[in-house]
Amino acid sequence: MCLFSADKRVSDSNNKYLEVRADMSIRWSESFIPTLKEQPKGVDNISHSLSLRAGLVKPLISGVYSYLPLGWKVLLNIITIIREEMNSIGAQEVALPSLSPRDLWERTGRWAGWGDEIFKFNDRKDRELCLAPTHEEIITDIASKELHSYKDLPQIWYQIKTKYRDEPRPRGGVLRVREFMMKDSYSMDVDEEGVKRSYALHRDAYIRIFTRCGLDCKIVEAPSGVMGGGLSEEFMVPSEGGEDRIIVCKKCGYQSNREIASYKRKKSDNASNGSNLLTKIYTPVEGSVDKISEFLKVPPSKLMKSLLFFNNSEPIFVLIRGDHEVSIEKLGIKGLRIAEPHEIKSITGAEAGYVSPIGLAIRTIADYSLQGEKGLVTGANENEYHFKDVDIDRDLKVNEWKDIEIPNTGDICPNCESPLSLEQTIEVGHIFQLGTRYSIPMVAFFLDSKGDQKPIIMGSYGIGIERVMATIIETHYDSNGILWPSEVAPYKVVIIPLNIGNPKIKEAAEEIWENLKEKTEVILDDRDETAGVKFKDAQLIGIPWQIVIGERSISENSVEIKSRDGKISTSVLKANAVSEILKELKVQN
RNA sequence: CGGGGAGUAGCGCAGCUGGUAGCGCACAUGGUUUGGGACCAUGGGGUCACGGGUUCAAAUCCCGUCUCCCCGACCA
Repeated sequence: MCLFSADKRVSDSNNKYLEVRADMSIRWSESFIPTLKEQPKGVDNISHSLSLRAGLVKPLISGVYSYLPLGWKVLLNIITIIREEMNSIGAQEVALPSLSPRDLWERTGRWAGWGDEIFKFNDRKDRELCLAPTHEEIITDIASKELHSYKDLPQIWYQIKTKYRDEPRPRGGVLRVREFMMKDSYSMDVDEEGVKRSYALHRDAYIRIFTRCGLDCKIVEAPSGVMGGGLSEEFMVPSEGGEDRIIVCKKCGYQSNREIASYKRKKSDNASNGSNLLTKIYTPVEGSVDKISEFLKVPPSKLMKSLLFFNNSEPIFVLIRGDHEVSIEKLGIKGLRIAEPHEIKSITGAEAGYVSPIGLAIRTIADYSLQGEKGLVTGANENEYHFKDVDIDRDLKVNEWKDIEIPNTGDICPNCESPLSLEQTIEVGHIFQLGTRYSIPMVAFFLDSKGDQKPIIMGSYGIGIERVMATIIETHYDSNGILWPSEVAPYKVVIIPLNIGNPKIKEAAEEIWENLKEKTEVILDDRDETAGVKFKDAQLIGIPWQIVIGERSISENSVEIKSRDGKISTSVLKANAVSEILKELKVQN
């Protein structure tokens, strides 16, 4: 038969396996789009629910999904956008392996740094391997072996590759998973100025990528965490399905990752705190801020939270106001860890909740919010006892004052002094200036024009592909289903003959289909289903445009053109349907 | 890792005071329908998560294990 012939197709649809398809259009009756009428159980997240109901994905195990035809088409559309924009800044696509040896990760200290989040196993020769959670080490290894001269730089390499991370808790469907695709790119420059240029190129490309995907991003300064290095920004999309929170000032536009956001401290309003002496009081309740505050009728802001940390073997007390949380990022001490319960007990004599540096000679770091405070309550280093009327200048020695608190809603903007608010967001992209974080330990050096040996200055830049898809759903849906932005939609148009049993309707649908399928991606709903089923499915899978052919309209030789968002619904002559829909598609792009 | 919930047909669920495994949707066949998840008839489909125990008898009671979902996780 013509299985390998260049003929485009055999038109008899009974021979569908013999057709050689040159376009991406399809008949619904031949497609695999397993839609779900009912809400899947145990799913409360919008994008999770809709990606299952629209037949985009299928779960295999916790945090691992198969992508079905429709979902894969969307992901490919997102990938195409990313490729175009990455190529446009001169980035070159590569494909790096997922398998990598332990020693590569040991050189940068990230074998331990990633901890249990890295999938590790041994090969048949008992060599220790892992599935790469990211690719800085592998890229830097190549750079160290191949880039020797300033003439070889700069370079930008990128790939779209599956990453493996054994997340402690996968959640939200495809929002946080253990196996996922990432567009990751890496820049290699000769100096700071170079990395800034590469970073700016990426920043602009990311703005274009997310705009084309229909996402409205906020770019916030971010902590660099396990990646290490210097300046870094996150691309955050406001959404209730998100698990990250950012601080924003609605007045002046200040915005930041919550962990490193700053805010203006104000004195606590406590007029009556005089010069009362430090007093020990009996507090027979659980030592949490809420419980102590309730028991003593003291607002949480007058409680001094004392947290014991260890920097290697040195204990450090960290003091913050009771109504705030400490930011490990802001503390900025490498290798800092919270003390174990037995360490707290042996150093202070009491359990967590009843401790403080008062009377102990331990290095103490306090947040600016506590400066000059009197009348505070804190632990007395004895179980079920607290001190009240603590005067921080009188009763203890603070070695260092620092900005170490995480702001809350209502705290004051550091720029314009308006109230700040928290916004729930999804992180879809993250860009880093890495500096020499990887090039020095991995000996990626080059010779500059004077013959001096210098480390390559690097940057790395990521986008979560599936997360972009899920975020688009989170921000583009209604009660009937998904509303895909045109460029990522799996099909641009769905043709809906309402009654396939009516020959006139069927013929009209086939005619439009034949004329349209070479020009855009279109799906013909030729199933023998009732109108309700077809409308519901078309809306659920979110195709931006519908051409509806029913008895009413066909008797007047016309068809309806409807947009998924309900904004456009017009009747056009059947003969003009193709040109009209193409006109609408062009307007939208 | 801590807390909560759940595993019975492809999906959603009932059955749980022990006594032959059920409903709706989906699926197959025939017929009637056809502008918003149709109707009638007939039919196929199960290791009741897994392992042990109690019992004449276990989806059901007891013990253990696994898996999935949700919330929380250096915040004292």
